[in-house]
Amino acid sequence: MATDHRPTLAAVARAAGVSLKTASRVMNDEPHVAPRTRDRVRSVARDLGFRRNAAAADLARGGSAPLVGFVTADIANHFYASIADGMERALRGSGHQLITASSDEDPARERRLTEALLERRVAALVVAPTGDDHRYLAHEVRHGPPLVLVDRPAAGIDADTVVIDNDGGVRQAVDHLVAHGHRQIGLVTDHGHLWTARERRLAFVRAMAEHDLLVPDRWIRDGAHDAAAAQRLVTELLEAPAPPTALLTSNNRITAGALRALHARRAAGGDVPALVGFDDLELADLLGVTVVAYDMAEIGRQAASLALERAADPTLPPRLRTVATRLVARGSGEHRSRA
Amino acid sequence: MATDHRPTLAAVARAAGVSLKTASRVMNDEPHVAPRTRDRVRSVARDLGFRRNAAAADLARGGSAPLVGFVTADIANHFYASIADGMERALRGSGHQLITASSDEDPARERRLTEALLERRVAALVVAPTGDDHRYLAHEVRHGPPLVLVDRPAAGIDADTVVIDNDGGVRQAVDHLVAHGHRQIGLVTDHGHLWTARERRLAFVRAMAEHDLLVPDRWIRDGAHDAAAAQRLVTELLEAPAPPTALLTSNNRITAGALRALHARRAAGGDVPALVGFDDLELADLLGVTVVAYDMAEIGRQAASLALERAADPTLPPRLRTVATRLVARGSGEHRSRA
DNA sequence: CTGTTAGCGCTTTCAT
DNA sequence: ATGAAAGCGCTAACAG
Repeated sequence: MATDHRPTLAAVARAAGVSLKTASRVMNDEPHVAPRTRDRVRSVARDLGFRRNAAAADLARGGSAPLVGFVTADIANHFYASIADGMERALRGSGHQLITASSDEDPARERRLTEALLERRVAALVVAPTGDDHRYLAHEVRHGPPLVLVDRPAAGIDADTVVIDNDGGVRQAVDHLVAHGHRQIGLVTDHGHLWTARERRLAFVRAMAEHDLLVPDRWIRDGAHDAAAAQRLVTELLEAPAPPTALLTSNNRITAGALRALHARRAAGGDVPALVGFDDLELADLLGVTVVAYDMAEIGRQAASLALERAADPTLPPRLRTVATRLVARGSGEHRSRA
Repeated sequence: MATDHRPTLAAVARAAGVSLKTASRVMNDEPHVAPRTRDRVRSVARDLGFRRNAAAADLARGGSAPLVGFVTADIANHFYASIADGMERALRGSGHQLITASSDEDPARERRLTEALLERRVAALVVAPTGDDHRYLAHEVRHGPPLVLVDRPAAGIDADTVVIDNDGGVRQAVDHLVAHGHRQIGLVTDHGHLWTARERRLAFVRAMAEHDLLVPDRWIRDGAHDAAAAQRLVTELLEAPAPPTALLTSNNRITAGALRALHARRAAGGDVPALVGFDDLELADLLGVTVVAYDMAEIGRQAASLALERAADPTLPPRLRTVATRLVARGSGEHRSRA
């Protein structure tokens, strides 16, 4: 709000002694204006502190705003921040600006924010879904701006989606550990109601089965929603009888917690299992943590390209893009089994 | 764009057999509408997939959009992401949504983005300045929406600002190292044309002087703009004759590079100086890195409160808010001097 | 080269 | 309880 006395284009036109349209031409660098007129209008605009109203311009033009909305679960998480970064850069060429909102993993908030962005008439919408029911977007998928889901698909609608190759990544981790002699591998993962956690868990069991390994339930711990919980669960798991010789942690927060648990254990003279984490971590090279890594920014770039392509051709069928993972061996995953 | 056939309020009104104004009343939950009329309009709106056009509504209302713009240097950097996070949360209560754009440390881009946000009629604007001349905002400071600068002040204008207590933080680091017996302390910092780097460098020399310590130029290395450069500079510094016994690294990227350099040196059997880093790092606890920490999100919260306060009272004089630092000892800064 | 006349989609008065 | 008319700030057709 402030001292809201912004001059309008009409005021500029009046002060410059030209018509509204002429002033409009000048401000939009359109042709057919005499250089002298142009200069006069420009200088008047500057003196008055004129700034065009982009919203009004978009309205008159009848189109959407050159904005792409991004509803994330948590912008402070490196994962989402990198996606935003990749998306932002990919969007620059098309003149779109990114507008980010954080759902805080609250489905109700996610819906509110998504709808607010839609009402803002964004040119495209990217959502990292938290909720479990996105049917309220069904209409938009058919008649709205391009909608792209990242990190996991949305339930109840069939839209463009970008996911990580969870299955492949987990298999790389398991294969790696097995190749280093491990047959007793545990998994620490997030709540089972989260799609990604569920996917990785299923992939884990599947990958183990391919090696003819059966995983007892007590080696699979879920509910590790933050680093502290993960630390606790890992500690418990390792102190229980017959612990696994290796661990797979299913995301960056969990890996961080697990590292703290192992650190404490090592300091106490206990022995420590091999560890592979899903998601790369900052400074993981110094910590010697073996991880399943992938290009986070690539998720954002893919989302941007899906959105731009659909903007150009709304009739495209829904597409699924998968971002590849790769195993980065740094030490923690290469301990041989004690067995 | 897409299949852009969004129904308007007028279409809803027509379909429901009411006037535009009545439909408007319903969509805005205004009183004086018969329950049955209300239900009918609502159901028609739903069937048609109606979404109000927020931009048009703001226009008609004559106010600004409930958006707060944030121009950051790099959203993928944990520092800025945390600021954005703190700001977003602080803004929730007031119904504002954050809209972020990344300048990529390019002053021209920063200016373009800032102006685009202004044209979008944001309710407030927060900028992490990169450029060296912000006089183009002079008019806005007087007549525009609240403008807040974070991380460093802007040159040429006098506006609300949030900074870290650089001087205090550097002094804490120096005092800490001196208390642990160090008298030969080096500084690795970013380019001198960056305000923050300059501030911390000056603070460093000042703090050392207070201990009657003079720092030879060769112990102050600047130009460490990324982790790789920092690693190189630290390696050089330590390999040169008569290296310092302790190091202060002036931001998180530099600390990361320095840690890699020390890691390599230790692996090669060399001895390693004490280290204190400015800015906290993720997993720094596991790496045993002593740092000067502060609440990054607090910068965002302060920025939000400055903006909100000024929105309420534009006549406020420009204010400067300083975020406190604290030293977190974790090992790397507590090596005794070899001397 | 310049201006006039309509709107964009919505919210206001102010009537009824 | 409901509606008609005017207008937010701008652009798009058309004239001249």
